[in-house]
Amino acid sequence: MFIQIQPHSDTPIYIQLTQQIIEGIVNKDIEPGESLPSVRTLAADLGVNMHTVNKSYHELEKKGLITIIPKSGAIVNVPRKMGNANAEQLDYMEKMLRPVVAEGIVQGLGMNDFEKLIKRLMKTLY
Amino acid sequence: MFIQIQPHSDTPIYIQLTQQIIEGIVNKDIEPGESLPSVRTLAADLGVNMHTVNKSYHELEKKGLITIIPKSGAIVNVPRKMGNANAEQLDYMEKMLRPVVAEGIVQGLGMNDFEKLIKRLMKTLY
DNA sequence: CAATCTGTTCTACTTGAATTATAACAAATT
DNA sequence: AATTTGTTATAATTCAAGTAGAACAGATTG
Repeated sequence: MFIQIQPHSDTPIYIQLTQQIIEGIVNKDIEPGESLPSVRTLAADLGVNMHTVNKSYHELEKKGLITIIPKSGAIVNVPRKMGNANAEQLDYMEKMLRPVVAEGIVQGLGMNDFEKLIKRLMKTLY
Repeated sequence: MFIQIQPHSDTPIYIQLTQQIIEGIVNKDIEPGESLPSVRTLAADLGVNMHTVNKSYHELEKKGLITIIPKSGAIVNVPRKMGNANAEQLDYMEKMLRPVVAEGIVQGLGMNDFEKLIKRLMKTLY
């Protein structure tokens, strides 16, 4: 797989995993309808515990990105079309962005800088 | 002061503090040259430990936002002019933004959505 | 100058999250 | 029938976060 874990990072392993799987979905390394590896398999591949992977999968399910079928496996959901996020999702993203934007401003970034960064990231990720 | 701590949040107290002080600086509740309250005073006000506030202040110093004068106090630095962030700062912000943007994309946000959110946040914060 | 306030440093303790480690179970798959 | 699946439960370890108290030395203040 495309995932690399830094065991001694200050961001928890299950969050690193969640973020990288999200990038994998965005980047279409994993296509909608595909199954994720079983928690045991992925755990063995990454050298981490089964429960850590399980926790990550449930995070992804909370975010609506995968569906966990009990006793069977985890399947990547069909992604939303671009630009049709609902109000709830926009609120959620605003809360995520707020401290990042505040820090950006205080670091001297202007609207242009934010636009460039996001455009670049969208190209890189998408 | 303008700070409100949620003791049982999943984001650590010292990070809540750091973020809110950053917003205070951006929002000019605290002007450049002003002193922050002493670690003991602020800790007493917020009902948290001295060392927690101290940790937050040192985070702010790492970010270049305040200057801690040993045995004296902490002073808010003159902020950078808008739109003249250097390459290092842009790299740093790109790393901060990356997981947020990835999650935004997967939640259905398009470039327009990001622009609107950031414009709104900049108005709110600045 | 004396008293107070400052950040600093140190030790110690508690709490809880994160992670690992097994084990067992029942449903699904092969 | 055997294996694989996610689920659940228990237990242990590790470490960050937070609290607590004390002592120190420089800075500030009256």
